[in-house]
Amino acid sequence: MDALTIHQAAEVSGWSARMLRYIERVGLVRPRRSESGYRLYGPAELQRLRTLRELVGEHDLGLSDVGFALRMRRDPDLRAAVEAWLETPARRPDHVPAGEWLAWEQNKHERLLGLRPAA
Amino acid sequence: MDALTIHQAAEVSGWSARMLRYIERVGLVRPRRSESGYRLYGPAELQRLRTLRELVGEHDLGLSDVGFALRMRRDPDLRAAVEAWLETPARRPDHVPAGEWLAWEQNKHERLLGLRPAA
DNA sequence: CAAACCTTGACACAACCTTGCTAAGGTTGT
DNA sequence: ACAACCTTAGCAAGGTTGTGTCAAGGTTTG
Repeated sequence: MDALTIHQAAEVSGWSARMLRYIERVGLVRPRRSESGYRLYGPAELQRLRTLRELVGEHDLGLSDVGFALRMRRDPDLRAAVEAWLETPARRPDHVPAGEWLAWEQNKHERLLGLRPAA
Repeated sequence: MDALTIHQAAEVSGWSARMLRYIERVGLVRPRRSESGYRLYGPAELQRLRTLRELVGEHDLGLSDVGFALRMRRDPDLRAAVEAWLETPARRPDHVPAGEWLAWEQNKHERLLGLRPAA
């Protein structure tokens, strides 16, 4: 039996057994299971649990933060969208002349409200 | 006055005025201020507000998720730590022989509990 | 100056996150 | 077989997020 049970892993890793189950549900550390369904924590999982503890402790993160980072890692579409938003220099649409953007905005707004015909 | 007030920006962007203040507090979109402290939303801010709306809408994100991504962007130390954790292949420390890691773990645990001398 | 804005601060509340604990039931080792 | 584990499911409770609304007070404009 080359693995620790959940309570042993808890003592060794510094998380509570409850949290180990929670961490698994969030998808951050998923131990393999025995035939009968017991969680089995190997050295790989224990290492990840310890470093996870350091990570969230030292940077004051929530598990949901790490979970979100993981989600971005798995979903490149999402990652690209977030990165795109973050590094947008945020400039006005270049087909609208500099002095007219406000009128353009308001016009668009009134169109949306149905106050002004689209043509 | 080449900018919109908060309620105008709200109507145009699709967020409520309340949320625009919240979004500012979270650090995602910070409009400049007039002499007397009024928020002034220019085209850049409006663009970011609209794309932010699309981003969270289409990918089912929370503002706190985007806030966390922003935090990672600003703090490369944090970013490196998270990335490191995410892509760790999670293997045992290589100075411990393959068959002994369990004993090594348990021994370490007992040392931590003071049940066994460090030497 | 009065109406119609804006500001910050606060109370409220639903939904979720993080944790612990308990209960009912299966597994394992002596 | 019996104690000591494990499993899932659930309640509970304090913290955070997201959102509205309302109050007290400054600003802008007809």
